[in-house]
Amino acid sequence: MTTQTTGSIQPRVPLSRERVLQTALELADWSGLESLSMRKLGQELGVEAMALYYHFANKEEIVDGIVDLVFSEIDVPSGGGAWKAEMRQRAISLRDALLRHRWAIGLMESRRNPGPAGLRHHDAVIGSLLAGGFTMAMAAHAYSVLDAYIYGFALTKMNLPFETTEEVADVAETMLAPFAIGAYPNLVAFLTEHAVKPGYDFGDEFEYGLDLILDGLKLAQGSA
Amino acid sequence: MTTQTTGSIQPRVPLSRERVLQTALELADWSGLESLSMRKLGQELGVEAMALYYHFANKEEIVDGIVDLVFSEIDVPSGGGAWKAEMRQRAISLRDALLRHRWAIGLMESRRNPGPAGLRHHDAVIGSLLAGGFTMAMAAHAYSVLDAYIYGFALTKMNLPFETTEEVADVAETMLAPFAIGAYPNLVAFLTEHAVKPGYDFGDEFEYGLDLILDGLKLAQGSA
DNA sequence: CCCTGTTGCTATACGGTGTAAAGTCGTTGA
DNA sequence: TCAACGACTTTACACCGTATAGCAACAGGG
Repeated sequence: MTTQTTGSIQPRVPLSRERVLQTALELADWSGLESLSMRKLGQELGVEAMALYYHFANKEEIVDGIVDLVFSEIDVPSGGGAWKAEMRQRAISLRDALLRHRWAIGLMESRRNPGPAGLRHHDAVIGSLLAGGFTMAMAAHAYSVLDAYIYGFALTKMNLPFETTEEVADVAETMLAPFAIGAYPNLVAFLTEHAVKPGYDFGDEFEYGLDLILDGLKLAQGSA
Repeated sequence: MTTQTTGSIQPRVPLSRERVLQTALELADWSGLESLSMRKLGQELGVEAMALYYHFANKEEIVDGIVDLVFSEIDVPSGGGAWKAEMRQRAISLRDALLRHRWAIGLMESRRNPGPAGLRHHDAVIGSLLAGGFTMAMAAHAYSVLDAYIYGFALTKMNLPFETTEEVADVAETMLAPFAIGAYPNLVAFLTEHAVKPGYDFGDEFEYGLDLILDGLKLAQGSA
């Protein structure tokens, strides 16, 4: 039990936004966003749920806070002019952050109340592209396609219900079991001839698509 | 009130999976996924919530059902060999379906129990790429990057809290208001010099990135 | 015709959620 | 010493998904 008895020796340090957010982040990492409830979070802090409302207006504000904590973990480009390398590093750093905090996928992109780390991130990305010689219009294109790809990859690949190739085979079988044999020949061929082969890793797809997009952007920039 | 009195003239037609799913889809379209509750859905059908459990094991099964309804609205490639045009049309059709059913973003990609329409969709996409001359490995790359981009675009752009350029200006101002002037110069420049200009439409970004990716895939296929 | 299942739905209940409103301490300043 | 304030607790409400049990209508067979 994390709850402390009343007669504890500890002089009972009061809550703070930082301590609440840190604990909320750990709770979400550990057991998912759906079990980040005000009551559980309070319990983890040795406090009743309603105590949190003294420090935060509502749960949304807590979620805003931990999303900004995730943003603060992402490498921010320096704006030195080497836009392609900087964008590549940012993409991988963002992907890794989303891997560490899977609950954040779907929460980071379109928040109404971005925190300082999120704003700094956006600012640095635009700065890197402009320093790399992009026009404002091209920078908008580039940022749009890159973010769509990175978050989309996280959305479509990192939540898949399997990690190993054996699990792929398992899931594929139970998914297709209710249907007639031969109903989906291409899908079956893809799964049996490719996805279940040892050495195949969905994660590897990320850098392929990333480089395809970065090369395309370089081409477009040169011809502008 | 949608509830009908006991003495109604109607002979009271029993529920069916189809009728429930159709109503659930309309309810989600109309007022969002968060207000698609068993009780509200039952009320809409003139029935108590628990009646739904006679036809569906749980809510998850209903969500699976309406997701497959959305898949059934998407144009499926014919596999005639013109992969680039077919992939372009599918992408736009998928984007449009996600626009009609915004609640579906985040639900369609990694479901454990895909329905027949979803499976048929995946099958046809792989078939189109193979018919277009892609190797299985290249088809996997292509499908991965395309889906990541399409769903990611939907995720990052279609949930933004504004539609018109005036709303952009409004939201940008309230977002940046709590912070020091000059803290985010590039972001401010982007917003004031580009995003709020009349004629700028986030929606237009979609086809730019889509064609960039399709061109990149064509290049990669040729050199394979 | 009655009786017996079965089908389709209702009633009630339980444990969970976010949060509004009011109450209760301990510390602090005058 | 007393009042005020800060930090937290208590209680309550409306909502959620769903387990369990009961009830009404209809079906088929004797």
